[in-house]
Amino acid sequence: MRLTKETVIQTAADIADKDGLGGVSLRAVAEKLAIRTPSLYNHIDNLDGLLREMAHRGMREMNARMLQAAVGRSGDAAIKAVSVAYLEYMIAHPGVYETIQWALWHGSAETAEIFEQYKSLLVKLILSCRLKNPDTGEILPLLTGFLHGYCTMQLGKAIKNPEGAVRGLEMALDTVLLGIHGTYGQG
Amino acid sequence: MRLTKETVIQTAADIADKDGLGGVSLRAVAEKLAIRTPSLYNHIDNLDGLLREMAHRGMREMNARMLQAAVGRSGDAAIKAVSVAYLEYMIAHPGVYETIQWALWHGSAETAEIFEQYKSLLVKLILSCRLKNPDTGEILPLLTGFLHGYCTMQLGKAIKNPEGAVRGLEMALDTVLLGIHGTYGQG
DNA sequence: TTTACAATACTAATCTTATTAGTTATAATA
DNA sequence: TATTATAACTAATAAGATTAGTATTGTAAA
Repeated sequence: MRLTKETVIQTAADIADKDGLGGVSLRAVAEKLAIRTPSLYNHIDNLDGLLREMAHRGMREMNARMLQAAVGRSGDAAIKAVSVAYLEYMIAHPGVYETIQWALWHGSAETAEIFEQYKSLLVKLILSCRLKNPDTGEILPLLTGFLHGYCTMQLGKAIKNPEGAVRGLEMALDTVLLGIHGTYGQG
Repeated sequence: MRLTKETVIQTAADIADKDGLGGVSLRAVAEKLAIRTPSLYNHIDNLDGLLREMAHRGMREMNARMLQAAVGRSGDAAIKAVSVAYLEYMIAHPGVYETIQWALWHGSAETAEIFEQYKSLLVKLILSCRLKNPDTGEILPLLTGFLHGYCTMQLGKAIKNPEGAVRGLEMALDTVLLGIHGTYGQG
């Protein structure tokens, strides 16, 4: 009688990072916790609920790390530091990240709220670039899209060579930011 | 005794586009075809195999449409036209696109091969930009990443407002291409 | 300290799917 | 027409999620 919801979520996250989102089943979680599958229902609503909570936990952790990375920085440097934190989280927790993407489609109002916090951080950093025409309605989707897509497509290589992947991300980001400064004006 | 593998795949694709990848089950496919579930095994290996074939079919279709969009164009204009074709396929077939992403992780050698064809097209278009330093090893991941990420994150809105989404993609792409020209040299 | 309650684990049972084995009907072909 | 391969079917098994109902135990009030 010691098991907590947090432990259940952590166990599911471990399985996801090891075997992918598809490897997460109540059966597998219960087995790892050495309890019977139905006992999990004392802690969670159902499988989808567990996955959602795992995603939320991961999103909050990502947001926290990105916030830390942004401290003391502004403009391009801040965006790059935050992006590196984003990629490093993905490398460390690919299964949780996969679950986060799943939750962006199968999520709740809470999912949307945490995602808003992420976008809100990026908006502040975009504004800190002091662009002539800081159209965050255009720049934000560009950045979030690039970040998700670039990191996702590079994840396989990134896990094998994290430093190289971080370098690659920073260079690609330099190019993207160069374009943003060109389009939206030097500050 | 008329059912063909092509019909099975098409049926699965229809379900995916309507209910998402998660909605595709042998049960659902069989029901739509008015046959019993085990009968599907006369046409496919198993569920994963069906999903993979659906993905391959979709990837080939995307490649074909992108190739058509590139005909008669070069440089930035070609990249933009191909990107629009990419987004338009996603809007028309979100479930198949979701399955394609699944297949990039759970795929076979054939999956990798079709994906190579896609990248090969983009490489040719990048080279057609006549950059001073056409480092496709850097530019290709930047472009594929941006394209996947931007379109994925905008898909919800894009389905509601396709024209607006296409415009948004083209503008974002202008910015990215501006950065690419800045970093890798005007031709 | 003892009792009552709430939390949590368990077993048993049901439902949905995927998958395999074995059988039967049929369309094409020799 | 007889043969054969194809593709449908039924029956059966296994994995998983979920629900219902029962038992146990830690906590906290009496």
